Amino acid sequence: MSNKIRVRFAPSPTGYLHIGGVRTALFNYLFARKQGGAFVLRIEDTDTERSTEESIRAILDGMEWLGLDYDEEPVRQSSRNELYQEHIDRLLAEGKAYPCYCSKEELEERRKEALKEGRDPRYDGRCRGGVDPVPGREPAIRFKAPHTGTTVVHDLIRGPIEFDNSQMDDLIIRRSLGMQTYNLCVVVDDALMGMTHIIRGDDHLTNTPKQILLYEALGFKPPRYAHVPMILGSDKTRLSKRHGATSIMAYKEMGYLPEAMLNYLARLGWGCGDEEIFSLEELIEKFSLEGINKSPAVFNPEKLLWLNHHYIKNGDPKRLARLFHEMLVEKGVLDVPLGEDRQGYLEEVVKCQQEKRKTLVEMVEESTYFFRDEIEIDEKAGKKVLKAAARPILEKLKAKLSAQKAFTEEALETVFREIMEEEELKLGKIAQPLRVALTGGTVSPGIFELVSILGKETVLSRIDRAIDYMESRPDQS
RNA sequence: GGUCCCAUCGUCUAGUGGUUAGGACGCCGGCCUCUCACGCCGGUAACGCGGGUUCGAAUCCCGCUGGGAUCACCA
Repeated sequence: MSNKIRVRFAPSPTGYLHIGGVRTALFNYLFARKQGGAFVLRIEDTDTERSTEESIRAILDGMEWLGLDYDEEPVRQSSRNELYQEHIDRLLAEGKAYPCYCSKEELEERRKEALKEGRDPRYDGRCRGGVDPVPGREPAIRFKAPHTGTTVVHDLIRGPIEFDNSQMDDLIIRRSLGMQTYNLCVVVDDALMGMTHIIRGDDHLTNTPKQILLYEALGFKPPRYAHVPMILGSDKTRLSKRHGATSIMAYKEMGYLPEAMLNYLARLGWGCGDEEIFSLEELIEKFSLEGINKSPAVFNPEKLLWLNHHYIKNGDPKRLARLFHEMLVEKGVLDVPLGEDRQGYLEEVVKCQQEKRKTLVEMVEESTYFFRDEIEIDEKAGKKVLKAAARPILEKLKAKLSAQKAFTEEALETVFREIMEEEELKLGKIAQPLRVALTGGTVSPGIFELVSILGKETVLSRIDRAIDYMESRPDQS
């Protein structure tokens, strides 16, 4: 086998793809790409009760959305039964594993009792020395773990960590129902798939010595380990739904860009001097396991939002227009997708919004007036801005703009300057009423951009409607 | 409870014996301005505690405290 680096991301398909999982996937990916090694995906679905096809789909979708491409076909543990069994048979034959006839219920009972009496809730080893088969009962298979000596995990992030083997439990490697368990499968797979480095969450740290022991019993050389610290919520407990969205796809739905997600997650627990902004390419170039921090990191939605804004602000309008379009349909602002001929329009809207909107969803919500025939004038905005004094301004605007052929920003600016001079008004006095007439609210892109993008026909008809609105609703002041 | 891990601004971090402890997010002020933003300028704020080691500790050692993880026929 070659000595090339090989790493894997090994999620269990028992729910959506969690952002913590995404970060460990990212670290594995970056490490592999940086080292010119392979990054593979392995679905750990040995728990048939909890694994679902839907969850597998979610994992694949998430990886695709983020652009974390893996090498080779994903491996599914559920299809590698015989392989695991062979190794269990070998352990059995060599006396390194043994059948255990204790039932699940009995074990549970003993655990509770031990806990109650303040003893360690570990397996008492009653079948370890060999027992007669219990008729009508399928045994589970346990690993006969050594109980003396120590096992050292040489962690690439934390250094050597020593575990006393007397703490080691005889873990079950095959269920009585037949399916093998996690610790056995991970070891067999990682060994046979030639994994050189295991980069995973530090919630796995304490079962690493068990796995090393299993490697040794099986005659395999253990890989190198790097346990990355967990992501915590604002209250410093493990990040969960209580802290807000934790599904990666929920962020897609909220209008986040994959590059913002990747950048944020990479910086969470990893740093490179004073830099904050990293493209995927830069991350690959600069990533190192040594740069990963030892302490857990609190997930900070504000900073993620800032990064997302950064990427929207600086993103390619063409690409953004495509994502924006999808979101417009998603959010029901558009009943049917716009045709090819409207791509330019979409892009114009994106260009005038990208600097001020932090998510695609926000961009959609603040751009509805670009896509509706009828706009509704906001109560407060109308009352505040469309007062009697605004009437002549709108009339004047209507007259001037009707006569105006070119609706370029430059030409419009000239028209507005003229009005300003003739009426002796500051731009704000003209722009605000028009803004409300055109958008229904007091907030929008710059007035010249807005008028230019909306176009003559729409602008004139909205001015008319605003005038009607003022007539039907004479103000008191 | 046993075992293991961790500890710099509110948060993410830089810092590896000698720094006015740096940057970023957030927050607060100002400037810019047709609204909202962007941008720019400035400000706020940290080495958990106690012992050592050393001429000198955020940095090294020990203890404490605090937080986290894990102890399944889950992964």
